[in-house]
Amino acid sequence: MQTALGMRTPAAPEPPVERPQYELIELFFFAYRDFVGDPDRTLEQYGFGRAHHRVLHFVERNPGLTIAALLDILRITKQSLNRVLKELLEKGYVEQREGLTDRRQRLLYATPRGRALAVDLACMQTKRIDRALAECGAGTEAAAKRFLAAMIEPADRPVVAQLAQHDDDLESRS
Amino acid sequence: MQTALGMRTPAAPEPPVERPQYELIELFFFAYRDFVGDPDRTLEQYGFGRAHHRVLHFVERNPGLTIAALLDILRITKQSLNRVLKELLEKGYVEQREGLTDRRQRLLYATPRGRALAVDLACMQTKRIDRALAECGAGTEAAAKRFLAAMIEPADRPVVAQLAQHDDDLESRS
DNA sequence: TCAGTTACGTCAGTGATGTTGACATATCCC
DNA sequence: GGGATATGTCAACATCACTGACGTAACTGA
Repeated sequence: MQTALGMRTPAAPEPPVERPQYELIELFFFAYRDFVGDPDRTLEQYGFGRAHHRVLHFVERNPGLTIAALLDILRITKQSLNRVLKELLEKGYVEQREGLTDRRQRLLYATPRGRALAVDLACMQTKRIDRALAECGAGTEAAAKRFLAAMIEPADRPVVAQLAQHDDDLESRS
Repeated sequence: MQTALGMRTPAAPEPPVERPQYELIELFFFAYRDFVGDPDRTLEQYGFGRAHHRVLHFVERNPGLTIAALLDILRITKQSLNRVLKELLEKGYVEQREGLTDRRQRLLYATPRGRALAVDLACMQTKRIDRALAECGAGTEAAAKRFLAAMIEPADRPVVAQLAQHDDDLESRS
């Protein structure tokens, strides 16, 4: 495939933004780097990478997730997913069960071991978040959630909202 | 360089987090994915990737940046940096000049073409940011900046602050 | 029931980005 | 002049993504 340099729409008007938000751009970069850096060090000890973390996280958060739904969340190809998922299965962090109504589906569940690791990783990230929120004034948490949610592509928000919905389910059960 | 994990005040008994901040963790993931996704599509047309974007961004923002300073910002090896930097040099998006006081140094500058691309990419990200901020209430911008800054590893904040300082220089000159 | 679609697995090859380790070169500083 | 510093480079490798093609089992509807 060739890069179609000459084919970019010349009529791209792109109303050129009042002033680039350099500060937020850079803060976002550094904050995210450190945010994912915490789990990275732990994952290394298990022979896992970030890809494994993402899979484990969403499976643990959404018991019974199908492969198709996971692919939709992660936005990677099934070949990419399969490699890391296979390792999580072999090492006993995730398990598959046959779909209840559709036997073609593989419903994914975190094993106790997988759940423990997922929670551990989530807690390290939570520590950084809580520390950050403690440094900031009250109301920062709500503002941060609003801002991050608004940064998400509108078309994708239903998917994200559905994951959050699932959070509510879990909470109301406890 | 090692992070002095073992040297933190032992009086911190690691209170194991009240409740995992699942919502913020997931929002952060999705928001960042879309935040970097915008430039990705443009970069592809130039045969560049995210690595090129990061280098170009910080060079454009900090004219005269040295290789060592850039390595410190990006936290990658010089071999990794060299590959992408070489491409940016060859394609004429960045240029090198001899250090003024130290002739071993290569001071990096964005060319006009490089500056144009860097600004273009920053503006696409700014559009998403501005749209998000417009959706949120007043005060969200300040809160978001506070939160993201607080998420950064304290030891790294001086570096980030120095970059922001440079922003101020540029502003006061304009 | 049979044909088409769907859900998933897998083989093979490639590319982008990161790593470690070793070594070369030019320059600075004492 | 000798050691440290700033940078460049060669080689090998790991991770995580991609495309394309093909296989299998199970659902679905005419």
